[in-house]
Amino acid sequence: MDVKTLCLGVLTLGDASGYEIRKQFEEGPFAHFFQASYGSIYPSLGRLLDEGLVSVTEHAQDGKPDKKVYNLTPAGRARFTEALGDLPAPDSFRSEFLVYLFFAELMPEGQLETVFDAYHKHFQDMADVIEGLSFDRVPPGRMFVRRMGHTFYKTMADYMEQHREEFIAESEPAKRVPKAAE
Amino acid sequence: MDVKTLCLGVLTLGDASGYEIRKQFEEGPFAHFFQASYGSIYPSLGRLLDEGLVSVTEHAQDGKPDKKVYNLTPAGRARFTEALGDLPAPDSFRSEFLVYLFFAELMPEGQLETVFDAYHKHFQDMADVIEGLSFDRVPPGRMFVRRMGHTFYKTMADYMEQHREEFIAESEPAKRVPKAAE
DNA sequence: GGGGCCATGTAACCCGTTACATGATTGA
DNA sequence: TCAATCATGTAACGGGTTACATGGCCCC
Repeated sequence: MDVKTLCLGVLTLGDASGYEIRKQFEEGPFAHFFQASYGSIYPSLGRLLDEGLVSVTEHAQDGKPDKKVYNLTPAGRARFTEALGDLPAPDSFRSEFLVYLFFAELMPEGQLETVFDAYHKHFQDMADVIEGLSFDRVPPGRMFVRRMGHTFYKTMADYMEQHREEFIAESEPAKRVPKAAE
Repeated sequence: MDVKTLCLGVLTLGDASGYEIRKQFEEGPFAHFFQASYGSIYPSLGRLLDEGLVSVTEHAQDGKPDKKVYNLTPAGRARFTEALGDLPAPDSFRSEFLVYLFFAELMPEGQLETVFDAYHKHFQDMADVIEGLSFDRVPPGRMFVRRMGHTFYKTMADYMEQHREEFIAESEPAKRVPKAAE
């Protein structure tokens, strides 16, 4: 599933401009599990228009460029549900934070605490963001994913909190297994 | 942190060939939070060699190409610990599975169950894999990350199990909010 | 006989990000 | 006055994956 197809999905939630779609990927629900920037969204919308999967209405504005609001055509909606018939690709996850924590014993003085606390704060912040969302008329799919996300963030934050002191104590350079003949 | 730097990290765990490093990324502990394939590992090792950050010993083998075992030089080790002094980049996570579940109500008949169960199985399998690992002489960093990973997989699997029936029932096409004038 | 593992390496490709280009409005 | 927000779009770049190239051994 590429950005082009996902744009169709975002448009099933309502008409939107390229700018607004990007916001969905940056601040909206998708931000947590899919990212896309201008450089991929605008060209995608152009191609979707060529293929007749979306239509566009230009709203003149003063000062700003015309706002181009995209709307899903029936063909576009069909294309998206078709895409949902394929099997999803495996998740991809890359975490430099976990790489750092993995190598805790090799980190310079004080860096473990810094990295650890930043990572913990990230999870806690994300959990808080989700707790602040409204429960108003949220369809089941969105709700399920939201709750699952909240469970994830909260569990990770709690896990880190519970193991912080022990982990940091164990990782002290002084406790490292000395090299042979040293 | 690019693949080149990570290769240095892998080599802090012991000498290895390009082939063996790739296995670390595919089956070893890194598989869960960092991926790299031949096309990035071999060129990385070449450049590390040019920069004097690793040395290499060729072991002749019959039938197979010579096995080139790479070894971290003191400069290489220093470079890696230096790299750990920078701040890690934010995690990147992309999940088509969550996109699909988000749009549960739009999925074709039966697809929700298929996708849901595949995702659940993935989490359960990963949790089982980690449970099967040995506890023998695992340094604190590795252990912390491993336990955190297990907590993650197990929590996600449990969450999905507990909400499966309710979620699938709610997402039935029959329960969708009808469009205006239908 | 065939598939999978060992083992190295290259080249083409792809998808996406980053930075650039442009510029008015609004609020601190 | 400076930063942020609105708003669209392009071009260069980049880091990685995929597929290709090569080939013997071992087990079923």
